Amino acid sequence: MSSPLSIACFLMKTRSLSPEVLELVARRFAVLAEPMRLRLLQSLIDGEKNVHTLVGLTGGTQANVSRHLQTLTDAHLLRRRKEGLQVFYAIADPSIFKLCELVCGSLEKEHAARAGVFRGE
Amino acid sequence: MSSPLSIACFLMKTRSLSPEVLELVARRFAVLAEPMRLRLLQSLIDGEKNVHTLVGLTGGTQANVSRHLQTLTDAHLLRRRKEGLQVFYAIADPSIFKLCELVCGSLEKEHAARAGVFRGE
DNA sequence: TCGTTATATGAGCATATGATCATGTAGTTG
DNA sequence: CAACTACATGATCATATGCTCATATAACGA
Repeated sequence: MSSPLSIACFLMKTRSLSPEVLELVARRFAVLAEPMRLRLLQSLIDGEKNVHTLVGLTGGTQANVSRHLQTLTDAHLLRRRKEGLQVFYAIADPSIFKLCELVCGSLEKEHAARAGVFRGE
Repeated sequence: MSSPLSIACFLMKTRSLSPEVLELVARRFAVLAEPMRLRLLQSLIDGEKNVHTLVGLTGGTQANVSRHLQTLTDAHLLRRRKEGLQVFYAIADPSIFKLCELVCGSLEKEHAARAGVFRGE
């Protein structure tokens, strides 16, 4: 309750966050609220990749993948590196994986009594 | 890397999550991607409240607040308790605050060099 | 039963966002 | 310069979602 998170968290837990901050937080969640973008983030876990590779890994069209990469980059979740003809994208904010872990854990608990969708059953 | 989170996280970090799970995760993020819903969650940090109170705290209309409460309840983030004429809502999944903290921390870092929006400056 | 209060919901409108197609742009090679 | 490759983007359509108004439902009291 002291380091980088402190101030915003303190506000979150005690007084009201300003509408502006709520907008920012909501926007961050919205960026993560698309399966294709999650898939792209997941594809980048083991290092930067160019667009062509990501198109192959995700099975999306080039245009669509490119748009989602832009959305993620605009949100500062990815960084872009141009090298000749190719553009390489990489995770810029690893904290997103903690987010996904939390969500997965929560969902897992939630669905624990039901079908084992998380185990591919 | 062993407890409730383990399986989904392992999948998240190593092999591909199934499209179904990606949908679920995306949906969870989508639920959190609305300022009004964040505001409602924030209003419920200090305990359950009825709809009327939440309408007052958030400044929304009764119809709109009711709809968002339903969305949050459907997502299992809130629980509903009816008592006479009133309905009380409460946080059902405290992990959402960890999510918000992570996002706030990330945004704070991101905006550190810019205006101090997090400090209300 | 009738009226009142608290909450939920159907219908409609406005806007936002994702997917696709076609084309544009930048860099490379001949 | 021309052709090619890798990526980005304008235009369009379809869908999803939020907001509002009006009304429905449910529980309570007179």
